[in-house]
Amino acid sequence: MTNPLRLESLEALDAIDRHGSFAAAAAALYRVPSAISYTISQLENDLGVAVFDRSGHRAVLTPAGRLLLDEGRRILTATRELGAAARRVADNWEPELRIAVDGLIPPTDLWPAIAAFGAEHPAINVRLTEEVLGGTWEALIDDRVDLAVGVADPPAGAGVRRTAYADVAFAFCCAPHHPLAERTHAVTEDELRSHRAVVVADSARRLSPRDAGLLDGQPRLTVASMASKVAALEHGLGVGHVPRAWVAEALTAGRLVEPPLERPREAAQTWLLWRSGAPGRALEWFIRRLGGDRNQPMPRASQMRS
Amino acid sequence: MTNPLRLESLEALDAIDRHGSFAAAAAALYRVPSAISYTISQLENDLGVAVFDRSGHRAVLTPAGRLLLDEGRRILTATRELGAAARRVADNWEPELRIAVDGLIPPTDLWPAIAAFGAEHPAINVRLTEEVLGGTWEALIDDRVDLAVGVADPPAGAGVRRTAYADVAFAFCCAPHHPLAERTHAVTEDELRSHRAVVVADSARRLSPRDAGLLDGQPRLTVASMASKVAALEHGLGVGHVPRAWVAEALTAGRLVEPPLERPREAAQTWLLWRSGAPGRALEWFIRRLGGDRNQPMPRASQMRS
DNA sequence: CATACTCGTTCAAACTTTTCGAACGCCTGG
DNA sequence: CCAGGCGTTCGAAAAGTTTGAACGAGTATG
Repeated sequence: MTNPLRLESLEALDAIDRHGSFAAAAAALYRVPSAISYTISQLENDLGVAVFDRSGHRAVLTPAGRLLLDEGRRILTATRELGAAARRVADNWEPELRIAVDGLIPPTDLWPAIAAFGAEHPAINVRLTEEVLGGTWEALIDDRVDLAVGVADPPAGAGVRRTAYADVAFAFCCAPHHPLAERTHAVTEDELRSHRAVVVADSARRLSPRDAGLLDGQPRLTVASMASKVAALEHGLGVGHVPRAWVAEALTAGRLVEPPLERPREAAQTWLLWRSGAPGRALEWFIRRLGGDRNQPMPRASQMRS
Repeated sequence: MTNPLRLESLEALDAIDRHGSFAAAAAALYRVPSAISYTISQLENDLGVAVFDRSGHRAVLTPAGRLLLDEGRRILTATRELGAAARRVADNWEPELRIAVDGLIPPTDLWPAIAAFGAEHPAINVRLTEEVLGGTWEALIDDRVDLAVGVADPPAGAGVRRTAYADVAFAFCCAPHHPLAERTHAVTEDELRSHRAVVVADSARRLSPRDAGLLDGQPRLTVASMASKVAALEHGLGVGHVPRAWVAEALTAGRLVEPPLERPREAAQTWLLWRSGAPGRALEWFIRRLGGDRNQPMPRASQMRS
């Protein structure tokens, strides 16, 4: 059980290096030079190591002293940061907010909100993950994320609250050189079955995966993300429904085309989901920002202070 | 100048969590319960945050307290580790020893020494990089590494010391399906020029690169490492000289063959190199271990202690 | 080559912080 | 209901830190 290292010593070391001399450090710390001498010699005693080489006129750091200075500064900032983080937690701000974006939503949709949040709260980390279908829901109920954005058909589940998010319209796309590209009359479901469908794999780890937009018997190419699906479609590897926002640019640029469909896929209502219980303030911030005024106000958890 | 929290508070917090109660923590720290109470309430005052919820019978951590405990433990171990590291530095042990191994030497050659060192000095990091030709020398004189292993023709240079390392014998190899594979009589240099040579790129960043084992006008395939060169040879992409240790297994397994050469390449003497000046003890350890008794003993730098 | 200045150390005394021990109220389990 | 553990509070004692003055050593400056 040996902890022979005091933060005040590191603080003094830092001040000495920063201001160039024991005397200047003393002034900066509103102390008298002998107090600094005392603190440093105490550090040297605790450690059994010379921190300054006093053979010359001015004290100069030994290699061990340099290590203590450099690493000690990291410890000092970590310590200060921890104090600040504890205050934020007590104030009901999460140290980190974890958000899952469903594949239906282009992650760029969230960037403005994340940028604004970062500007307001630079110390709070945001972790953004991308999930697909059941994976988004699962990440939420497994407590791997605090907020799920853009979930289409949230299963019934206790302990989860929601508010409406965007309506996602789909485009049925293929590459310009795909056999379906030249069609002027509507494609039937039967016809569709003979063309390979590009589908996104459900990212759920635990729950039974759901498959979306898939007709029975249709050959498929399964990819890991919506971005991969768009790329696969552009390369002519198949056909499929894609949220319009993901392909708007590719459609106007002609890299993808939209064959008419007998039964076009309907737009999906998507939701913002979070676990019920006292939400942290960062979560509230995002719910308010992304969900607009549609969600009812929520009582804040009472704060503890000494 | 925010007030950093005190290590004693974190220590107390840790002891309370570890032993389950203020009283038990007090006993563990050879202190009286009221001293622990005092320390914790001081932490709460410094921070302006409740660390324990005292509404129940026994004090229980608040979320902020939990954060302080978890992150505080990291700070405590970092602090202890820093103290130990400073002692080691004062004792002339480097915190990290950086070794560059030349492409001529299979890195596995060093594993026994590194494993032995790790067993003896678990706290000292070893960083192993692989360099080629001039890159090994350059890494040493640029102070990117402390020790260079297996340099073949060290340039004249002040401030570098050396001791003999292994002699490296070369094998001239190609794949079994390569045109040269069936040769029973010696290949001349002229003949050689019509076959693509696989060469390893010099990893020097700054000094003019040297090319080794290359005949003028011979087409080449340049790869980034000796491992890539062996792989390229096995795939029949060309021919080339390889240190025998790199290909012994491939030769006996028949994945590579050795056409006879009119002028076989001579074995190269390789060296262990390090910058002169007071070497750290870890460096000395490796010089002694890898260089054997061939190097003259070296005076140790005098140590400073208070 | 003095002189004045800055540097960092030492020491006892003043001061501050931490620890102690005893007393107390609270809750739990038998 | 009682015994025993928990955590707090308080004044007193102990320990630790800061101070100011004195000192020697080195360095600029005239």
